[in-house]
Amino acid sequence: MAIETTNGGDAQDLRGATVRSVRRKGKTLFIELRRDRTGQESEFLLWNLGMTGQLVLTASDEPVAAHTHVRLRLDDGREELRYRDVRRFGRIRWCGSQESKRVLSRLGPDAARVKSKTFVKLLEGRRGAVKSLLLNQQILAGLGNIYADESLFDAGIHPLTPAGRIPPSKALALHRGMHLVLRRAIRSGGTSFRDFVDAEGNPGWFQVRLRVYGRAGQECRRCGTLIEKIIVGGRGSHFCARCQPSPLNLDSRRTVGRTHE
DNA sequence: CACTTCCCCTGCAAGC
DNA sequence: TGCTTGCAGGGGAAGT
Repeated sequence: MAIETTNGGDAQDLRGATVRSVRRKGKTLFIELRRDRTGQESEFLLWNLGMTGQLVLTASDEPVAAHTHVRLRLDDGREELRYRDVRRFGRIRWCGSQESKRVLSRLGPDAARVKSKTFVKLLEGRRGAVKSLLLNQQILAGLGNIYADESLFDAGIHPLTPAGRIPPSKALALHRGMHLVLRRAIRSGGTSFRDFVDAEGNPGWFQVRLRVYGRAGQECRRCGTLIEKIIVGGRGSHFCARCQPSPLNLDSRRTVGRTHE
């Protein structure tokens, strides 16, 4: 995997750099590096793991697993940080603080930290499907497809609902559901994905009990209705038509009601 | 500007 | 059994 650079350097230039901080916003990892030389500005590694990316701290004499694209030797060389990414959707950008700030500023508020008031405002005036909005990292950073579906189920919102049409009470429920889903996932080991491992190489629990994601054709755990799957914004979207009534159904129900009068 | 669609890549599962 | 085909997802570019 090539490291994208905006400072004209090559990988050798990382030698001797010190890691000053490691931060995260949404799905982007910001690793701040500083040279020994005084007066030098910080450089950054902006790291996106994509779907299958794994950053694992490993003893240097461990055999290198297939699909390992980057190895960063640390300190005395007995350990290294290895980046493995089977599907190669991950991206590393090596840049200066200016560029780092630009990338940071283009991300929406972090899904796990955003306050309810801010979140409700994000939805206002948006005409697109709420599912697409939840996945748009420039609006809200950190949610992927699985947790977007799970959050919408928790709040009882259909994925195609225009975001701006969601009443504040429902928006608050979505905010609550999103935090619940994220907390639950993190607590149970990070993910529901099959080959996930954390930085120490421990496998993810895979025990997150998904309510709708990947359960098309199976019974809703809440009401027994069969879970449906549609495509929204190019992403598979799973929902329970009864627990998450479609805005279109609401309209037709109203029409039916009128017809009956 | 807001929003959607396409594409990258590989492993897995379903279908013939 | 073995091959082919389709699908999945994050995010950036390109399109509407």
